[in-house]
Amino acid sequence: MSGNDQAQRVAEAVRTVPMFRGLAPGAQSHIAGLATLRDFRRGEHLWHEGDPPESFTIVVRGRVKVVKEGESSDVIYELFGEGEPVGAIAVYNFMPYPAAAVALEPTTLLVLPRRDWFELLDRNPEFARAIIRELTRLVLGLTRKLDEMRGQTVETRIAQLFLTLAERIGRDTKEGTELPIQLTRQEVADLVGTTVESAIRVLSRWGREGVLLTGEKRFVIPSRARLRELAGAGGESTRGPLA
Amino acid sequence: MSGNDQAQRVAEAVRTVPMFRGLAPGAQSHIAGLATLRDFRRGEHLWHEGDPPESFTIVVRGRVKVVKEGESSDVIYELFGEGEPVGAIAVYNFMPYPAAAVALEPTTLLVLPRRDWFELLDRNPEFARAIIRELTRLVLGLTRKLDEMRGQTVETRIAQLFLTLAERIGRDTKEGTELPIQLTRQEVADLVGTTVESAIRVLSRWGREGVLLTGEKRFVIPSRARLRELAGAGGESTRGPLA
DNA sequence: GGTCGGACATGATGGCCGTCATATCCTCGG
DNA sequence: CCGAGGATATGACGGCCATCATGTCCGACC
Repeated sequence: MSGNDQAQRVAEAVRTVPMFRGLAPGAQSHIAGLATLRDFRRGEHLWHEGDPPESFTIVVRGRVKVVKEGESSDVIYELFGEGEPVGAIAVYNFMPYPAAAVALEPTTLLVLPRRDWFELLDRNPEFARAIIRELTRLVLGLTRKLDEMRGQTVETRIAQLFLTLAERIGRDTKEGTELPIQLTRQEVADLVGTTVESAIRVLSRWGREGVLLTGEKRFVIPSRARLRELAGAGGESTRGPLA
Repeated sequence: MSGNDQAQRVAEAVRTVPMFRGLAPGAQSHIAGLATLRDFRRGEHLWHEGDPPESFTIVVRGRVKVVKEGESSDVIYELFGEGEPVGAIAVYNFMPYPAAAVALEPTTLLVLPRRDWFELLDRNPEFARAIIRELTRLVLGLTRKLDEMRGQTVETRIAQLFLTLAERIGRDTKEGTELPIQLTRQEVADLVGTTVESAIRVLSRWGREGVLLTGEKRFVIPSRARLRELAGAGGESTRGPLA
């Protein structure tokens, strides 16, 4: 609980964040002097839609969903993992957060007050480039999500979701590809734009058929090729036998 | 046809682009010396998916759709109008264009070679800010589109599309709100993620009911309030009268 | 230990809409 | 002047999936 421990944790966090990794040690400790850490439990809100963004924030531990919470259903826009800045758009434009952020796991956030962040931005042009890179990633992720949500059947969309997750956070084990992420069926539904029941139907069938296994805080994909078939053959119009 | 005329047209274009408007006249004419103009007819491709981005481009006349062209159907990601940079992401990261761009109307493009553009970026930090602003606009537009595509009925989504268009490019006339944009039913379908037939069914019914009129290269919305009703009441569970 | 809430699961039903087929109108080119 | 192609339009049919209902399991909390 000593301030020293805290300071060391912050310094450690700053060192490991990709965005700051290339900086000189002096610059790093300067940033560490301005930043703080905040911890969240699973399910806890980092912020709500409409909140004013007081700080620039980076995920240093855990995972976060950015979610538009509707009265009857939610939409998950994007998932953020370790090392990624979250909510960058709102902070930069000083606009109310357009969506809420919720911790999917026990999560630690590196928090840099808005004012300090803008001073750093002025002094280090490469930070602007980091922001542009981050926004690029966002745009590409969203366009891919648009592709996925269109037309296709629910099964296809869920297959594509897990293939994407496999690429981003999958680890190969002897059972197959392991996804160390905790997602409820509701969250899977929100990610592909369907209802809980439909998500459940697909996932429980896949469990029986051995396509995708749900475990404690993880999923396992025995055969990615199998998933890829399901992802490809979705709503494709029964193309004539000769077409 | 004289080079002088060309040079004057370019200079004029540079002056009118929002991004360059704040610059000193000297800087503007410097840019004008590096840039060129290219004209496109309706339906012509500005580029195809996968092309390498050789230049930074801004729409100075007309309108452009950015579209993912699938074998069986297309998805329109975004529309770009006068003054807006198009394809900024691909140029900045020097990645192949992730989608094609097609002129919706006779269109003129201000073209700045990649190399020159990056030199300008290095010298003018405010250009980086302009890019960030543009990407922010993109992200917000895409998230809104995700909202719209989810769940709702086709009629609801088309209503939301035209409300959005009304905000962005609508002009009030005595007949109602006029949208000076030429869109085929196919393009409307691609914008909201449905089929031509469904789009036609909705639009022709709206024509009969006087909700939205299709004219020569334009649409007319007699009553926006009427459209707003249709946009709100889509798949929504009966929201109480007081909510 | 009992209760309450949340996550997971499964069946029945109805409607939206994607697909296919057909028809009209208009433009363009030979 | 006629045929081809494209945009618009309308009807029939069928399947996916949202909705509603019901039930089980399990951990949390008193």
